[in-house]
Amino acid sequence: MTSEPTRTEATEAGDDGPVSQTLARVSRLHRLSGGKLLRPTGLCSGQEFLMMTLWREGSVRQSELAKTLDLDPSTVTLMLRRLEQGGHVVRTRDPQDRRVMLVRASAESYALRPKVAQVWAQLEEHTLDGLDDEEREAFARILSKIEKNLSSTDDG
Amino acid sequence: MTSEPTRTEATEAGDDGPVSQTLARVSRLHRLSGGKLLRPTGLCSGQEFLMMTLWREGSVRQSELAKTLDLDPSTVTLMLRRLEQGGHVVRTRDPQDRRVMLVRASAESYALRPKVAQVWAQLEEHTLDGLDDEEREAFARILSKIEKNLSSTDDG
DNA sequence: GCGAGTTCATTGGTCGACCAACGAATTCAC
DNA sequence: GTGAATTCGTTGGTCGACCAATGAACTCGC
Repeated sequence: MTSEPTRTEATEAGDDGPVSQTLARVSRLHRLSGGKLLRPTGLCSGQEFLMMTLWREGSVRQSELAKTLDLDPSTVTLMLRRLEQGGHVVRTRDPQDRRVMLVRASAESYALRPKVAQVWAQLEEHTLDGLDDEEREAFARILSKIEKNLSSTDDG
Repeated sequence: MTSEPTRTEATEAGDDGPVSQTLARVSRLHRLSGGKLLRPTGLCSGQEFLMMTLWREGSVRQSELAKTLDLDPSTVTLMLRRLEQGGHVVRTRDPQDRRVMLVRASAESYALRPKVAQVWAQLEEHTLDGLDDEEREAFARILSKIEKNLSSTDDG
């Protein structure tokens, strides 16, 4: 009665259980780790993504931001509200199209940019510590494939 | 030792940017995908982890559950409240130690077990679709290493 | 036996993230 | 130009997840 849950029949490799499970654990740890490193900057986990986009892109529409980050519009709304209150971003209405909110990083926020970059480098190093070049390359490649797989879920 | 954060130039393979970033995206997609598959069962993303633990372990202390799932106690409290309201789990006070809450899967919940298992298999397949055995093995192995890396963050 | 510390769970607060529903602005059709 | 779709952002509701602090129960020391 012990069932046999994942039986893809080819599960011989180090069985930490299904990869999905490990992936979930790893991503949580990764996020947590990133959050801790990020805290000194005053940003929360996830916000750095948004800020990096703004730093790179300049002034962008909110809808564009949501698309770029692949986030729900409502998520972006809320994140931006916090970030605006924190003085990290500036939101203005597009005079051309009054529906649109144009978002850009505040001048002060640019002081965070190198810190965030450093945190990311640190996280990257911590994540990939002990992996040789070959493994890193393989991991990046496979992860990329998986991303494509999951992107094409498109619920329909 | 500063500077030159990610581009160690040895990162020639498909540069989707730092792996951390891809990992974050993938994990989000993965979670989303799992959530969608899970919805018909009435469970939310993350809850299936907990249920599977209960199904496997039987009756466990809440603290034990938190440790097993590597979650914050408060997170578990809230999850269990929802799950209890949904009739998926039963919580009882340990008469031996009245601090302790003993948690077990409800009888009805066992009907979900095979469905959840199926969802997991489905997710697994969708995630790893198009990867050959070697890649799957490599991915599992590397992921495992990364998990160890991130686990040892132990902030102090 | 009584107080100090520890363990356990809960509460309150914050944030990310989703979906569904809505109102406001714009575009498209006629 | 008026009305119907569409786009854009917001709001409300729900859930996962964290931290910090609190209260309840137990354990240990004396």
